[in-house]
Amino acid sequence: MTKARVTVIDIAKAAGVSKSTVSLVLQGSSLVNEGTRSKVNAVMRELGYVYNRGAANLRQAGAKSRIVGVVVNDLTNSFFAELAVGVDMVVQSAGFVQFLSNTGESIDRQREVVASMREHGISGLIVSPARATDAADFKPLVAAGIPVVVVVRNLPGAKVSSIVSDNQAGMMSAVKHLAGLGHKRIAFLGGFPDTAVFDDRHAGYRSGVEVAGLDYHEELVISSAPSRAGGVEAIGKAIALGRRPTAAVCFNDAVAFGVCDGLRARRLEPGADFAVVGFDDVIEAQAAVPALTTVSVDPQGIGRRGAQMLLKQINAGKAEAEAVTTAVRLVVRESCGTGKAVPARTGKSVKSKQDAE
Amino acid sequence: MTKARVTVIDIAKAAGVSKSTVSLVLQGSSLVNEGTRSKVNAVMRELGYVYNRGAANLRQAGAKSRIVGVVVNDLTNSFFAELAVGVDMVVQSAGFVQFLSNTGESIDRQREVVASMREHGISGLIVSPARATDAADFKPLVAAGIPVVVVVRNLPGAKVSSIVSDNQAGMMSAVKHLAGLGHKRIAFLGGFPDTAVFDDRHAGYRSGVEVAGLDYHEELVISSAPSRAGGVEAIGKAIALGRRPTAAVCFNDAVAFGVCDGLRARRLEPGADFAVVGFDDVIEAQAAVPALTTVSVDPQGIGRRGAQMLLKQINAGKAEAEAVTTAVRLVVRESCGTGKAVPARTGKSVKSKQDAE
DNA sequence: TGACATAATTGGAACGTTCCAAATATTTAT
DNA sequence: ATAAATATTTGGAACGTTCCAATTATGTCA
Repeated sequence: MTKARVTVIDIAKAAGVSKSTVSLVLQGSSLVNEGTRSKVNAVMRELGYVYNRGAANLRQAGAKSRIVGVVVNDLTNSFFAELAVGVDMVVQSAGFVQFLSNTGESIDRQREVVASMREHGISGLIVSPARATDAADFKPLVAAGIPVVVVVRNLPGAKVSSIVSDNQAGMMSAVKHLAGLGHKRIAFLGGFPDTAVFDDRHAGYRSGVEVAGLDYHEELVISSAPSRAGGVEAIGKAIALGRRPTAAVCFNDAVAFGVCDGLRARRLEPGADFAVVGFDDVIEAQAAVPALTTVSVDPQGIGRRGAQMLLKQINAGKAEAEAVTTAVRLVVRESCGTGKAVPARTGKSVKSKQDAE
Repeated sequence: MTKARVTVIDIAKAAGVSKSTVSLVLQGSSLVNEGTRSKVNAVMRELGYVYNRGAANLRQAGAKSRIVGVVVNDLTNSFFAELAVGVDMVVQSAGFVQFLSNTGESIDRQREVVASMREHGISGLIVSPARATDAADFKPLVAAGIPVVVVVRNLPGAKVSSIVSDNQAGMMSAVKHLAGLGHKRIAFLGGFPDTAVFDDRHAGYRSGVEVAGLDYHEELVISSAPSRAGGVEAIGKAIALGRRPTAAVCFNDAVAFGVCDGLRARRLEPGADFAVVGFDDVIEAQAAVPALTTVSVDPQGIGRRGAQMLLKQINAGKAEAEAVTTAVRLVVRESCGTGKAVPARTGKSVKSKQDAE
C-alpha cells in the first residue's frame, strides 16, 4: 500500500550528498560539517526516514544488535514481573530493547525461545532458568561470545555470571527471629528438594536452628510444591506430627499463604496460634491478613543489577563470569503474632569471581 | 574463542552444494532432493549453524521479521503482566517473538520504545497506551503498513484495531446488583474524568442507575485518583453529603479498598453498613476482608485475543481496523453484605487481575 | 606562492540471506 | 534414441547499512 522504504540513499539523493555522509551523520560522527549535518537531519525528518538496524547490524558483523534477551519462568508471578521491569529500566536507558519471553517452567519452551533469540542476534541474555535446566544449555551461547547472566536460580557448573539472593542468610534470620520469639520447634515447609534454591534455603534453616541452640529434626522439614496448594499440604503433615511445631519458615510466600489457609481450615489462627514466615515479599504479602512476615528480596533490584552486569560484559566484549549474591532482609509484619516491628537487617553483598569448571 | 560466524556459505562448501540449495533447505522447500536435504541438515548441525534472521529479513524487503512489539504502561501491575503472558502464548506458538517494553505511563518513554521497535523492524504492535497518548502517535506505523492493536485503553480517533473490556456493561451490572439489594442512593467513586475508561464506566453507571429506575444525581459522582488514597478521599466526600449514599461502585479495586479503609476510619463496616463494589478483580480482591465484590476482566484473554487479531492482520498483509470489546462478569463476594447464606463462590480459581487507571 | 597538514566527502566492497532466471540432471513419452 | 517434460541445482544480483581507502576542499605556514 505504501511506498518502498526510505533508505539512506534516498536521503543522500535528496540532500545532495553521498550515502556515506548520511551514514556518518547517523552515527553522530564528528567528521561531518555542521551545516551538512543539519541539512541531512532535516531531510531525514522530512522524508520520515527510519533507521534499519537489521541492515546495520549485518554489516557490523553481529557486533551490536542492542537487543538483550530476557527469559523468565513465570511472568504471572509478580516476582518475575518486577524483575523484568528492573531489567527493562536499565536496559532501556542504555538504548537497548529487551526481548522478553516466558517459559512457564518448560524446558522445551526455554530452548525454543533462546534459539529464536539467538537467530535474532541478541547481544546478551538474562535468564531465570526453568527447573532442571542443564548447565550445558547455555554453552553454545557463551562459546559464541554472547554474555549470559543467570538470575534468581543459579546453575551450578555453568560458566556464566549469576546473581542470586542470599537465600541462606535470609532463612537464617527468619529462624532466628522465630527463636527470639520463644519458639522451640520450628518447621521448614515447602519447596522441591532437588533444586539449588531449596538447598540454600534449607541450609540457612539448619544453621539458623543450630545457631539458636535448638535441635535439628529431620521430621520438621516437609517438602512440597512451592505453591499455595503445597503449603496447605505441608502444614497438614506438620500438624499431624506427634510433637507438632509452633512455627514455620516457608520456602516462599506462596507456600506461606497456603500454610495460613491450612491453619484456618483447622481452626488455628495464623499469627496468634502458629507463627508463619515467608520468603520473597511479594506484593500481596503486606496486604494479606495477617500481613506476612517474610524475607524481602527486591526482585526489581536483582533485575537492575543483572542488567548492569550484562551490559558491562557486552561493552567489555569479554564475558568474565562473576557471581554475586544480593542482600536480603527480614520484614516483620503480623504473621508471627508480634505487633512490634523491628526490621532485622541481614545479609551482605558478596562478590566473588567464579572459578573452576 | 569468538570464531567467525558460520554462514550458509560455509555449510554449502562443507556439504558440497551451492548456497542456494542450502537456502532452499532452510526454507523447507520441496524442490530439494531428500538426500541433499538430510546431508545439508547434518552439516548444519555439525558446524553449529545459527540462522541469521537479520540478513534474511533484509533481503525479504522487511516482509516479516517475526517480531511483535508489546508495550504496556505498567508491568508491575499484574493485570498487565497477565496480559503480556497471554500475548506471549499465542505469539510464541506462531513462531514469533515479542519485544516487551514498559512505559510506566510516560509518554516520552512510549515514543522512544516504539521508535526503537520500529528500527528493529517489528511486524506488528500491541500497545496499552500511556495516559494522554495522542491518537496520531501511531499514524506513522499504520502508514508504514505495520498493524497496531490497542488494548485495555482505547484511543478515540486512531484508526487502529482495539480490544477493550466492556466497561460499560460491567459497571451497569454492578449497579443493578446493588439496586437489587435494595440500595437507592448509589455513588460512583474514583477515577480521573479525563480518560476514556472513566467515560465508559461512568456511562455504565448512569445507565445502570436509570435502568434500575433510580434518579441520577450529579453529586453522587465523585472523582479522585484511581488509587487507594483516592478511594479514602472520595468516600470522605460521599459521607459528608447531606443525604449520604448507602452503597458505591468504584472506579477500580484500588479505589474500593481505599473506600473500605475510609469507612472503617469512620466506624462503618464495609459490607454491613455500606456496600462496596470494585472493578478489575485484582488478586487481592478475593483475599481481602471482606472479600470484594467486583467486576472481573480477563487480562490474559485480552492478551491472547489481541495477539490473534494482530497476527491475523500481519498475515493478511493489510490492516483492517476492528474494534472488539470483551465480556466481563460480576463476581459476588462479601463486600455488599450478602455474604451469609450462599457462599457465592465462582468455582474457578480466579487468576490475578488488576487494571491500573 | 608552493607545500603540506587538516577537514569533509565519497565511491565501492563487504555483511548473510533470498530471489530470479537459467543451467543441468533425470524421467517419461514417443 | 530423441524430444519433451520434470526434478534439482546453481550463480549472480539484490536488500540497507558500515567500513575502508581514496579523493577533494579548506586552511596554515614559511
